Amino acid sequence: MSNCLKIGEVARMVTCRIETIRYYEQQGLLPTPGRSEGNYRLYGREHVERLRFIRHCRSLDMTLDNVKLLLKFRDAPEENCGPVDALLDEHIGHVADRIVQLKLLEAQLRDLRGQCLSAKASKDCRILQALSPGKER
Amino acid sequence: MSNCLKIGEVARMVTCRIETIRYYEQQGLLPTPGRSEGNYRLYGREHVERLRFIRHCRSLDMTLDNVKLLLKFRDAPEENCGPVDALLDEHIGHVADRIVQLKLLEAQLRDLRGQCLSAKASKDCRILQALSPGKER
DNA sequence: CTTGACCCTATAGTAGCTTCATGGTGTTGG
DNA sequence: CCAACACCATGAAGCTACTATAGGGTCAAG
Repeated sequence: MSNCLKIGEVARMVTCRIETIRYYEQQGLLPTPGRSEGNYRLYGREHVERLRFIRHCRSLDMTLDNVKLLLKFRDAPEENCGPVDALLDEHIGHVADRIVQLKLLEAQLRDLRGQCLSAKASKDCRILQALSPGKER
Repeated sequence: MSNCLKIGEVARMVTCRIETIRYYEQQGLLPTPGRSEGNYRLYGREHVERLRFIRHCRSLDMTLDNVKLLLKFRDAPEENCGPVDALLDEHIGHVADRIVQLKLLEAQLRDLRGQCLSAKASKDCRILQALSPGKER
């Protein structure tokens, strides 16, 4: 076996924090590694690959639950991958929705910002006024 | 005094949950209201206005810390409102950044999705393959 | 006098980690 | 030989902005 990597080395290889690795183990995304005499976790190549898979998914903003599901399919090569496609479609939908929302938000914020273009007394600040419904007029 | 509204009525007026109102009080965004004989919180018009202000800010995705700051300026009419403008500029920056990020993300996800257009065995799924760096080729 | 709608407090849970407190392991230098 | 230092271990708390839950009190109507 090539289970010889300490957690710090693995963390450096996949550029994530040691605590995050332990957290993934605790959450059941990473199998419990072997231990050294001194009770240090010892990882092998398959752990590193699995971690990279997880981090890649996370960099795509997937939830850990979704990553768990993807790992299940990764672990079952004969299973039909339809749900993987569906998961991705749904995730794309979420991201697209969020973009629309944020664009609307940005427009609102810029509009608000346009109301007070120079510093003045708060009582005259149009931004604060605009944020206070019922105090309009 | 017009301190006569119970928390449920206020919640209905500003369309937020009762628990949220208590939470804001606990977090120091809403002054502690008076109490009835039966120990019920009693709110007046100024509480409702403040709550609407808070909810408006939150609908613009501001953090509670930022809302706290804005409330400070709302409470100090003679203060110069420059920091308000700055806060808003920064917030707009965050939102704009996030939009850029999410657009990149969406493109990546669509690209990934394009790799597996029909359900098949997981071991042949290009999506799972693409998510597994080191297992390429 | 009981039912039901409403209110109270305190505590725990959510997501995905990060930080902290406290202590063991292992290697190197004086 | 031992101290210093880097590294590792565990368990618990902290972060945001709430939401939910447990276990109880208040109040008006029937």
